[in-house]
Amino acid sequence: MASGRVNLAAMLQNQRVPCSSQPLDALFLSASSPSFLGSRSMLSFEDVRAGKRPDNPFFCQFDHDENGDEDLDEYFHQPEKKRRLTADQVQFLERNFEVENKLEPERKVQLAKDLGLQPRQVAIWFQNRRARWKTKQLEKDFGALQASYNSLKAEYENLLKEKDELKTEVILLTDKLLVKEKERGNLEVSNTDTLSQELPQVVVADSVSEGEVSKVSLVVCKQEDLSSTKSDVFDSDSPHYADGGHSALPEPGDSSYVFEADQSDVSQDEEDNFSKSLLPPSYIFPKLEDVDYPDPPTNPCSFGFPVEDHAFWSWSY
DNA sequence: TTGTGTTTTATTGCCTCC
DNA sequence: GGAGGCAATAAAACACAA
Repeated sequence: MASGRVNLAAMLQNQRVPCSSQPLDALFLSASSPSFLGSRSMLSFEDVRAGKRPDNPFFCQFDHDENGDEDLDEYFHQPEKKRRLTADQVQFLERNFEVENKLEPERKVQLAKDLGLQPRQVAIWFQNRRARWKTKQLEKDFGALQASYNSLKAEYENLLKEKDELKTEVILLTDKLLVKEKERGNLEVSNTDTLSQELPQVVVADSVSEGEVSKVSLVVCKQEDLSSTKSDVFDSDSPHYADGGHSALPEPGDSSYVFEADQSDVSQDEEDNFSKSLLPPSYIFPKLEDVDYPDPPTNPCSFGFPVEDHAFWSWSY
């Protein structure tokens, strides 16, 4: 690129040419001055700040191994050689960078004076330093984001695991429930004759015909049996839904069908199964991923609905 | 010593702001 | 339009293993 091009201005401006208004004079004075002892004996910039600056700021251009006529001669015969800043200079610049990573013109000039560099060099140093800082910052941000991502991923996987466990538990409990219900259903079938007498008295809403009362009676619970779970809910012929099917329910069109409110998010397919099911919609298990589980019903017969919401019927003992 | 990778210094071109 | 910042890049200086 163009850096190979001879840049006369830069050469003249560059600190490798002594950094004073009179470069050559400064060089010779400094190089031959007894006070010039190389960077090892160079005044620290703390000292510089304390006012112990040498009269001529040219104290930063030669390392300890670079004084002497031979070096000077070599120096001037080199086309344009890059020279690194001394450790002290870099340290000083670093401190200033920490204070403020942008450089106002006055500050630039002052720093250049303090360091014995060209203002342009100070500006370039700050520019490069900002670039390095930005790279580091990006790496840091990347690390933080990666950590955050890993953490979220772990959390997500834990939740998935937990979900699977809950799913298994639900299936297990449902199986138990069905077995229990089946046993109970068999018992009730054998007592069919007395069943109607034992059923609680139900006041059926106007819309429910007398012939449908028996259907309703399958759905309702006896208050004293509430603690025995939802056993009264299920028909003894309810299909096992571990395979994805659902237990039977009264036909939605049937006036005894009292759970319409919860169908909003049930698909048509699910509705079809649903219509054959005795389970209320709250007990239908679509893909668990798609479900927001309602709070557990306080009353096992309410299936998530407040009992008083069902104006169709009420209990009387 | 030398080859190679990394760091540092410096340039260039483009962009934005005043 | 000039000054200054930034990204991309070159190239010297440096570090280090073989």
